[in-house]
Amino acid sequence: MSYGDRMSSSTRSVRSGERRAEILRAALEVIAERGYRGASLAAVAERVGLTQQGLLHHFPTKEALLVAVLEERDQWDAVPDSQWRLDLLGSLVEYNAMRPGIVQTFSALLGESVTEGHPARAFFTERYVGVRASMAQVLRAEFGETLPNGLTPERAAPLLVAVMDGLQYQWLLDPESVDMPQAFRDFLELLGVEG
Amino acid sequence: MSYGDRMSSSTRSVRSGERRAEILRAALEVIAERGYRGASLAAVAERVGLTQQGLLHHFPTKEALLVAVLEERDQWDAVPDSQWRLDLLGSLVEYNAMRPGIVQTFSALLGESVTEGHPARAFFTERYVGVRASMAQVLRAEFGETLPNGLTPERAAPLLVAVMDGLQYQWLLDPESVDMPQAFRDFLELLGVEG
DNA sequence: ATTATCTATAGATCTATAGATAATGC
DNA sequence: ATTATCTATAGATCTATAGATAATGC
Repeated sequence: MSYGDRMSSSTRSVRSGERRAEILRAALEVIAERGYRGASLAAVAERVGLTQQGLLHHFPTKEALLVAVLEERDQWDAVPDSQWRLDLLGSLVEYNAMRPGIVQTFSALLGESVTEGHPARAFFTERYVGVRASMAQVLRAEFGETLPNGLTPERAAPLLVAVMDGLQYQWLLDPESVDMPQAFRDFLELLGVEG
Repeated sequence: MSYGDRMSSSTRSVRSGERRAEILRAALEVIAERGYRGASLAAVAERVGLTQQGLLHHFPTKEALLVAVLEERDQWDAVPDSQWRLDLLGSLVEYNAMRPGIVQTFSALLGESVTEGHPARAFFTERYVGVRASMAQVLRAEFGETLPNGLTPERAAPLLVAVMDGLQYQWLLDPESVDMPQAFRDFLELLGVEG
């Protein structure tokens, strides 16, 4: 096996797979608490009862660990592109309101990712290109070429995504004051979706 | 002068005020590039031709420097609460599209601020309480108790703020693909504002 | 043999304090 | 006298590499 190859999950032992999963869960938590730059490998390692050097056996660098977290927990990957529907989006927001940890991890990473040379920058840039395209497709399936208010699907898509992200920050900072699922449903009504 | 007092700007010399302003500008830049946690005092100091220790003469801790940046550059402070109007918001977004540096600083800080114990967390939490209230007031002045689409000002306000923030992330990551001012005008039309 | 983990450690940082020196303003 | 700045340095970190040791699986 040449340097740089990834072991396929079929050749990696079950034990090792469990360890990897434990580490990813711990990394998710630590990133939620401190961001990527603030998350130390030692803090992640400690949570799974390893030394920092022991952790580096499973993920060769800190950046490799981040990439693995991003790929495993991307909510947009969970639903095939062609199967998104507007009412599913409402459910996703409701579901997110029940898992502040993951929302916080991704919100912290999104914020950091706009800084120069951040290892998650390419991931988010590409993801948003894809998510806007998916959302445009969803809107087109629901409304055709023109939404009730006159917007094209392509112009409404970035707004839909912006509302989801923006509400998450307000909600994370002050969950008592912001009813995220309600606010998102309000936005869907603005778009002309029947409640 | 007891420990912890701030020197008023009238007792601080002009020279010193200039130095402070230089440092704040440099800090704004470095935070935009690396976030708060990633910004070192040495990097800020170098930009103004000081040593890191020299910088600490002007701001006693890294956190004090952050607080000064936040207070000086808060765009919402620039317009008195009672003077906001919907069309001013559109102009603000257009203006922001011409100053990616400041937008990037605040977007990076907002992202970091959701992590635990972040020194900007209280600032953003309180700011959003205030900004939502201002926006509700603006909407009420424009539309009264019910917007054209049936929402109350209080329920539309968090959406307005969310769209502004969310669009900024998409735009910072991929300015070619996202026409931020256009998208925001689209949203204002959704709300029922006459273009 | 391969995999998992550890100890030791290099080499960079980082923030903040202590105390000296130079410049400025009454 | 006060203000601005510097050198020296303490005391914590942090990531990553090297190499030893133990455990696992053919």
